[in-house]
Amino acid sequence: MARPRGFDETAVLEKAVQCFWSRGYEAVSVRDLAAEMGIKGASLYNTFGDKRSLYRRALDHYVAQTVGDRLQRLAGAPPREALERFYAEIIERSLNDAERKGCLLVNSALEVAPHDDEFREVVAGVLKDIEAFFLHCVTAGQAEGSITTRQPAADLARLLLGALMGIRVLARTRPDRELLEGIVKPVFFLLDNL
Amino acid sequence: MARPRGFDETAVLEKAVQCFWSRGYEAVSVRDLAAEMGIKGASLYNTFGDKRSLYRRALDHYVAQTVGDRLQRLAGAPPREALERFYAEIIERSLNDAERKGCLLVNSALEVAPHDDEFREVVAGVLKDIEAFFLHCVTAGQAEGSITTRQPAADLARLLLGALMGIRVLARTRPDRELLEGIVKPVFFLLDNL
DNA sequence: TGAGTTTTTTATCGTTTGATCTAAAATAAA
DNA sequence: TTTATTTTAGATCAAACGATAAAAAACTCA
Repeated sequence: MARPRGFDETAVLEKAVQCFWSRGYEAVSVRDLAAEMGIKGASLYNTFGDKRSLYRRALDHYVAQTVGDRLQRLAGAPPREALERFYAEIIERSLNDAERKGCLLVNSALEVAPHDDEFREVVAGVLKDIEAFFLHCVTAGQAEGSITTRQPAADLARLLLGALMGIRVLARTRPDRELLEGIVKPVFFLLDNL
Repeated sequence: MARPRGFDETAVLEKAVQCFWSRGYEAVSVRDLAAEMGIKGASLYNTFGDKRSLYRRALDHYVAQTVGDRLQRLAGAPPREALERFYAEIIERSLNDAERKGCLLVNSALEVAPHDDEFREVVAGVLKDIEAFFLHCVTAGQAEGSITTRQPAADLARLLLGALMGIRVLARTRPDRELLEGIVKPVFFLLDNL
């Protein structure tokens, strides 16, 4: 009935993710985005709306692909092992991040969320999902005896979330294995010593 | 010999700090800065150079006033108490931060440092100063028996730095006392249980 | 093939950006 | 007062910004 799209919406959205991820929201122009996505500005606006809407789409896509996927993959593993693999993945990702892009979710939490209620809710929701995953792991680990019960599960989950954010921040300025693993080691020492 | 300044350089620099702190580097224009600082654009360029140089001055000023001051104040206190007061201050600051500005150093670590070698070195240096402060506290605490020796002092210092970054990030999206104190509680539980 | 619909292309809109220039204003030393 | 020097104020620069308008192109269905 009409002319079809000349591009794959998901494919160009993933290019937009790369742009926002490596350079932030404000520092990237719509022209940069269109060029990197391989489409014209009008197609961008026609397909994704304005810059902010595109950023929202990019963040949602990133979260689903990166965060959501990780939580799903590790949800089935034994709780103590799931936590260890989670952090191992994050550290390898951070150390292999030559562009120092960090995590788009964390970047949004600092650049966009504080000034934009909609994004604040989105980011806060994802952070709560991660915290809930940690809480599930800790609770299950405590039940099976693989994680200490000397601290409340809720607080251990909060610690795990805080340490995760800390690693993500520090890695962008000091991508050093000793530093990142040095954060994780005492955390697991605490989890292990009932 | 010549016309004197019509403004106090430090006073207007502090206005610039507020601008960059609350809105970031990219989102603030030179016109915004000049208006908020109460000077004209030409005076801004004449006194501080370009936007990036002004940001550097603002960051240095913030670090000296905020981070440097805190480290100096707490350097004399008993080590275990110094750590407790450090975190108590950070949490109160984060919870009273109605604008959700967070910490300018952390903001720089994510927005500017990853793309700018000079700023990366500056930020990394300050982070290392904070880590050194933590290391000093932990080492002294271990020596006097107030902090556990079951983990290396260097790793405990890294954990303290990571948790600090985590609190600073999370507070900007979820400024919730339970969350922030929930991160700190297990950390001090670990420090206390030799 | 032709009618109808959507996408693409191209050009452009008015604003804002970082930064500079000129000239007026203000001071201290001569 | 004059002279030398600096800071102001205001205008302005080219470039880049986010976003749109109009028309050409490409497709599906009748």
